Amino acid sequence: MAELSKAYEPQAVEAKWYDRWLADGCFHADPASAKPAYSIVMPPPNVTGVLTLGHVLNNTIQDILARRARMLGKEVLWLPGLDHAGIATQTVVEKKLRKEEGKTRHDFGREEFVRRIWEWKERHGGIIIEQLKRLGCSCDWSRERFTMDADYSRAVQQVFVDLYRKGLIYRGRRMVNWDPVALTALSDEEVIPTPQKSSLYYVRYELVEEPGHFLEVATTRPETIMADVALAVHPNDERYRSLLGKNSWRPLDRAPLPIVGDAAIDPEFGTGVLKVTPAHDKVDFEIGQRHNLPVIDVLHPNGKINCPAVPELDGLDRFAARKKAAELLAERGLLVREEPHESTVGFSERAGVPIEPRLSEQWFLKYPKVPEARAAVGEGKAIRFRPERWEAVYQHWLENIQDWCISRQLWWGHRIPVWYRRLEDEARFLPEPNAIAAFDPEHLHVDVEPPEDSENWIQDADVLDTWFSSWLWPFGTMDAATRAKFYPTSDLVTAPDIIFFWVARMIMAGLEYTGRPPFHDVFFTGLIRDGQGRKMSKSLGNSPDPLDLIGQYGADGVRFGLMRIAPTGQDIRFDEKQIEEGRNFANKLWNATRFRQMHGGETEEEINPALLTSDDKWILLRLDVAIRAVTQALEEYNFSEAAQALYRFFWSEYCDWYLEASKAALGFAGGGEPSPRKTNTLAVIDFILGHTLRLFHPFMPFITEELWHGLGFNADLPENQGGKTIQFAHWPEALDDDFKNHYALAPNDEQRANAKYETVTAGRGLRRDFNIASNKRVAFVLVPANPLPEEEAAVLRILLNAERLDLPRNYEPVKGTPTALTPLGTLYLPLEGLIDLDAERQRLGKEIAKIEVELVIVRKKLANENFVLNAPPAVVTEHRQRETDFAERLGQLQQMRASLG
RNA sequence: GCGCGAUUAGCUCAGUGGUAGAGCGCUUGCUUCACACGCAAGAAGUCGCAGGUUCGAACCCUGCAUCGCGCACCA
Repeated sequence: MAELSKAYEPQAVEAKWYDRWLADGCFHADPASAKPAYSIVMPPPNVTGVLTLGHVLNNTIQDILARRARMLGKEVLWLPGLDHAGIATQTVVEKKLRKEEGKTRHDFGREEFVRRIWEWKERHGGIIIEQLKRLGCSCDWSRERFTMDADYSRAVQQVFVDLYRKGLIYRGRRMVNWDPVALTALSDEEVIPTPQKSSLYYVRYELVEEPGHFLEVATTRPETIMADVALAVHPNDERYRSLLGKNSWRPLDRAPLPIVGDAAIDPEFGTGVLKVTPAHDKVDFEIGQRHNLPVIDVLHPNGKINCPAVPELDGLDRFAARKKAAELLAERGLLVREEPHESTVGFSERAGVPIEPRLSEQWFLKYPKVPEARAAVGEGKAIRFRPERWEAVYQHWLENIQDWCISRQLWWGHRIPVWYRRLEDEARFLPEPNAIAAFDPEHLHVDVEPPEDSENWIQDADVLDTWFSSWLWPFGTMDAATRAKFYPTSDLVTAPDIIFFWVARMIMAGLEYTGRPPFHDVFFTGLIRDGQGRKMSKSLGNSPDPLDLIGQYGADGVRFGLMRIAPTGQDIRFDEKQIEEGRNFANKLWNATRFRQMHGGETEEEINPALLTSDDKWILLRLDVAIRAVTQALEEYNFSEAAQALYRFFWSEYCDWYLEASKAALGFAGGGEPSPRKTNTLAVIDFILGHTLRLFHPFMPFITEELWHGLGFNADLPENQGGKTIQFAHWPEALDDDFKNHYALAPNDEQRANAKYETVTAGRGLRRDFNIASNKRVAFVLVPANPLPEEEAAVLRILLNAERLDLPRNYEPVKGTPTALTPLGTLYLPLEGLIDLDAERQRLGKEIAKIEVELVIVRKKLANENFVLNAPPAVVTEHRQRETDFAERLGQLQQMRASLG
């Protein structure tokens, strides 16, 4: 056994073992294995990403599941990978190139720019993979996949082609969410509604038929007035009914606008008159369709005004133009007033700017297998969500599902596998949005393979939404053999904010392309927030760098600290203190093991039932409870509960009581020669440590591996069952009846030990009340209620730090000697020459008062007839017992006080 | 507007009908031969508010308040 240092030093240990695990291929998943399969695919982090606390939480949970499955004898596949993250990556590289070379992507051209991104990816991408290794993740790295891998890309395009042929993908000119910074369309899910303070402008529109008379219109967007094509009122609005069919003059660039009636208008809002701007608002577009109105687009794709007819506004940014337009209206006396207004504006998730509703030609998907996807999730169904409440969120989204805009005007991503035939009119086939006015199948080639006479065709310029590739992840990443063994996957661990983006879509894709749901259980983690409850974010700078934390506290400390506070499905307030506690716990584990090591010699000995003390039996029974609690908690995905149960068992029960008590048997009280009892105690310690290290392994893989070997637990085990690594040691089973019978473990042993520990606590209380330092060895006297075996007395001496413990049958204490009633008898702390009558009187008084209160409560309850008649008999009996105990105790205490005079 | 979640000790949170819990922090004492990243003993809560059900409510029901998150609407 190697010497262990006084404090646990994670750095060297972690690197050493991780390299060893990799070298030994411990994480490798074998599709040919006969073992039952357990599989999990990692939600692929962005290739540009760095490790955040969210990743730490998420991947620690996955690692716990994977490691426990290995210990349960399963063949485990944890499949890792990276997401190409279209917009995010393109933006990062574009920024870098602008900064370093002063060039835009257009300066490079498409092909060269994409080559540059690949170059960047090879050099800087996937840092997060190395960071996940620091965390201890037991992924099969040989299977690491990237959503832009050649075969994965092919699968993505194949799916596009297939869905097109099934008529589920179509191209259409529709209102989409346009990101004026990234210059691309977005899906509805990528738009974040955000409350904004703005102004409501009341503008006068002169009536054509009644010069000098005006209609007032309230609008938040005066800069789009030039795109107005009508005014609309509610058809039943008495105020305006007479105006229907008439016209008004558009301010700024003057033109007549029809006044139409449409039920979409809310008469309560503003003046009840809406300016209809079909090019720049979804509702307006629909109104325009209903009334056959033209569409006038006055915005460039980048959000600048495109309206040469009003030179004051032309070329201005949309927000600058808004102010300017209001000024122009005011100058012309057309602005009645401007009032503050709050409304919700959709922001681009990526660029963080308001999106622009924009009419454009895009590819859309009608989701496949929607009813089947709804039916697959729920109680008794193929897929369960945990916590269950997310099932309702999922169902609600699917119920109201809208077609998915899947084309993106980016260069980085999966190119849409569609080609347009070149015709005489080249302009019609420029792939820019809006350019393709019409196409027919004759002139369209939709296939993964380009057309043979490719010089006569032009490929669609756009790429697919990143999520259109991620939704294939659970099976797209697997070859046929792997799929046969490991698909559908067992668990999915992810955050609830991508339930629509990813989880729901994976279920639909899985059903469509494999005929099966892609996973069984979905565990949604909480979101990690800072101490003030805010989301962790780069811009707030409130997100600690997990790598710093790992460096400071060790990966095991970070993992365990986080797991202890990660409640199921609640958001988590992060506090570094919690990580510190994790580190402290690792240190405790280390030192408790060091204690064992200092008593030398591997015990080959089996535990001898005849030599077991009540303490031994107590800790074995506590271990049994801990194994059951941890196992059950993990089966219910209750990671914090499992961590808490382990923490409590190891620290509060094993270290605080058992190890201290074992010092009696180990010879601390005197002597120290080898003895059968000492050997047997070491055997119990080994049994406990052998079990706890395994229980802790999924949470704290590094330190448990180090200690497993340090204590030589690997020595007698077959290579594939813990001989080489603790990873494959069997998950501990609860102690069964045979075991309990063989070692004669009975509840009554637990009571004996507990009585002892209560007595110790009482004795320590006496010390405290009379200001006797805990390191001062003093003499106690215990008048035992029942004969007390010497070995029990020895334990009491050690735990009380007693110089002596006398056990007379009768004892006449000096008046005022501190006395405590304990389950083992009456305990005295004789203080020669230091007796303080008042102090003892006061102490007894406090104790009496406490018991009196409890007695009153119990008696009140028992006096209630309804309680006695209706409560379960066990509860009533318990109360009766309590009453008897309290009364007896009270009598004794009162007698003691009386004897003080 | 609709829905979901939260509200328990100074802090972070457990606690699904029967004597209010943990860790941190705090107080006091301890360099007791595994650990000061530690040991021991303590103090500390009318369980958000108001009703109801029940012999009994932190827990079940109703309403309200506050905070957070979705969804819808928003000229």
